[in-house]
Amino acid sequence: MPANRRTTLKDLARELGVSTATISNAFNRPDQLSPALRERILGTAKRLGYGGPDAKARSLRTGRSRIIAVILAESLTYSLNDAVASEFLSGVAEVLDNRGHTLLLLSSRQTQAQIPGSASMADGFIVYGLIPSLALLESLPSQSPLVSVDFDIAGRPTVHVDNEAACHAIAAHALRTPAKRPGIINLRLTATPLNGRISSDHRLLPPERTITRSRLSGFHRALGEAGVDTEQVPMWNIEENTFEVCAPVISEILDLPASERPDLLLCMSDRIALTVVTMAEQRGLRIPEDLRITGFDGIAEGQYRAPRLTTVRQNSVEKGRIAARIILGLAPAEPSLLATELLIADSCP
Amino acid sequence: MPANRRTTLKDLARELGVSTATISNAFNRPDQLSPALRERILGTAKRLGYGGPDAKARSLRTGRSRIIAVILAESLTYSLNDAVASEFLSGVAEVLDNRGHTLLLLSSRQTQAQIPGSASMADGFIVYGLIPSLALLESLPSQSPLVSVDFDIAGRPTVHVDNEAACHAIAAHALRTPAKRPGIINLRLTATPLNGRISSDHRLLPPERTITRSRLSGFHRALGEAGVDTEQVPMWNIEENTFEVCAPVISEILDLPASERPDLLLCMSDRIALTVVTMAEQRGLRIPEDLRITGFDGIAEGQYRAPRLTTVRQNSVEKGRIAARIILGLAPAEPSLLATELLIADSCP
DNA sequence: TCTGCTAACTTAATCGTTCCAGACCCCATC
DNA sequence: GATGGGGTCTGGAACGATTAAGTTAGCAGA
Repeated sequence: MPANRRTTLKDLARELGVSTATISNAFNRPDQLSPALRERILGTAKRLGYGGPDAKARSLRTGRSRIIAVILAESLTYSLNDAVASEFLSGVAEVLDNRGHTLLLLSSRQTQAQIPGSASMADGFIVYGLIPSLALLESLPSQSPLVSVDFDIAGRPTVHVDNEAACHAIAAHALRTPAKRPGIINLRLTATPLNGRISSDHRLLPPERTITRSRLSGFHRALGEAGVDTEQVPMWNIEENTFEVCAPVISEILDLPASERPDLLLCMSDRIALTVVTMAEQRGLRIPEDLRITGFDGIAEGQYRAPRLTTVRQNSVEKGRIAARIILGLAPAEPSLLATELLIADSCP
Repeated sequence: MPANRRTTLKDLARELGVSTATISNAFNRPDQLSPALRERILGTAKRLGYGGPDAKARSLRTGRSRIIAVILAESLTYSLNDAVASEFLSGVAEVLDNRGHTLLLLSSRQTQAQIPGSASMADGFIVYGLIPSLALLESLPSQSPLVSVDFDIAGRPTVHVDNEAACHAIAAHALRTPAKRPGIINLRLTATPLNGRISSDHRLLPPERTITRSRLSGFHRALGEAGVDTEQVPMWNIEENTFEVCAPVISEILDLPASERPDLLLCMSDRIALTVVTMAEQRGLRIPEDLRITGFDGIAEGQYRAPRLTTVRQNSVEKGRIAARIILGLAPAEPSLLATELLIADSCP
């Protein structure tokens, strides 16, 4: 026996003169053996440097790995820096942690149509956000539990919020004070990537390909009800919810001649809205007098400093918790619709 | 054979009348069999819904799981929302991704002295930040590769920056303009948790228990060189690098009578420094005229809006990349010291 | 004394691969 | 025609556990 081989359950059994089954029971089912023997086993285990049953072997034998994979639509770099995704993940992690499971993080990179082999040992998959490639979904073990978040996969449970209703609500609130020139800043709405003004030439992604399409519907419905011709409402598109990508588009908007510059901007994320706030202040615009701004998500950062953001709060942490509970079988595997909350603050009172 | 059992390599072999070894080779070593047979195997595999060798079985047989675990000192909730930790993770993820490995996320919860069993199947461990419990480190498989980040574990490779030198540099820069009342806002420096002013009664954590101790040394050395009596420099402590925890302490500082209020604040993180900026502005203080502020980390958010932060930039993404490379054996398992860069901007020109 | 039951262990099959050590065949070379 | 060497493919022993089913001993109850 090679000296550097790690100690196994079998070594322990030989050393103690008991069967491997008993050792296994000592670690997994204390009621199956006498306390005295169990003590002896645990003691010898420590002495021999045996750290408990090998996780790889156990997972093969039992068929379960106690690992749950979260597949993020965006790159890890982006997702980890996005407040909403981070909150979601921490909700997932909280539940998993409490049940002795661990979190495997994957991002769906456009370039690859398969998850890495190692990920397929996960006991379940949480797919967060719309995955670029359907092939990737098909590469997942077909009988593993799977829950989608913020989009639908036929026949699978999903966790989401009513984006249309929430956006209708916030826009309706905003429009109680009439706006001369309302505008909308969208997130990933056009069929081809675009950062800037959306003209009538641009095709939009179909509703099943982007969550923001239903946000737009909500905005439009409220605008229509307020007697605004939605065709006349200017729209801009932003591809990635980061400061760097938002900033140039927002410059373009705020640097319009005053007669064309919107006095109300409905934004599809708090990140966008906050960037608008910052850049508007730099230009000496008064909020909300010169420009009213609404966001979406309800991230903490939006409430730190004045003007606090008027926005729709969605509970991303809870979303994560629910997704995790469904995957672990602690909650029924059925669609779950979370409530949203209108948060009315300084940026659009 | 039960109908719902998942297809295995053996089933495929039987179906095709070849040995399991050949099937295995078809998936793992294409050069070991004729292209024609390989095609036939892959075709039948698809037809039978066989998605390739089972990851659990493979990991048992080969002894490697292609999973790397990252153990975070703080809770996942905190870490995922902290820009520095997020950047670090994205660096790790980038390298792992490219080499077909996946990322298992763990946080060292104070309450538990063991990692969850499932995590022990990881091929290597990256320990980020000072772990509260040593027992946890001991529970890791002793022969697995391990690299520590931002702190030392005897006999293990580590990735870090020279905190003392970096803090000396930024403080020395700041003090080229004399400060009447310099102050220091520390991060997790006291032996017992404290949010507020540090008095001479408080014991500090020993240097081996906190990275910020060496940051403080750097500050003190520069202050000494500038002829300041470091004993007289007021210090505050903050336990967690979040807005919520920082804010009350910073209020306390900024609301001091003008004659006692610092005119230079050396902060141990950008998060702290940015909160100071925000709260100082709210109080009508001019930056840098009334108050100069330095940070540490160089997070992107610090450069978004005026006044941009004077800080030490450390490349957290690169830290992650290097840690990952060491763990994967792509870089030698030796301590790695990353350079930092002084970023001089508006908050302390 | 016999029966039956329980507590405490053991036996041995099994999980799905990987990979070493051959075996076989075909073809080129001497 | 014998020899040797690739190129292909096979057999079967691990890998390190879990667990259903079986064994034994001890003891209570009739």
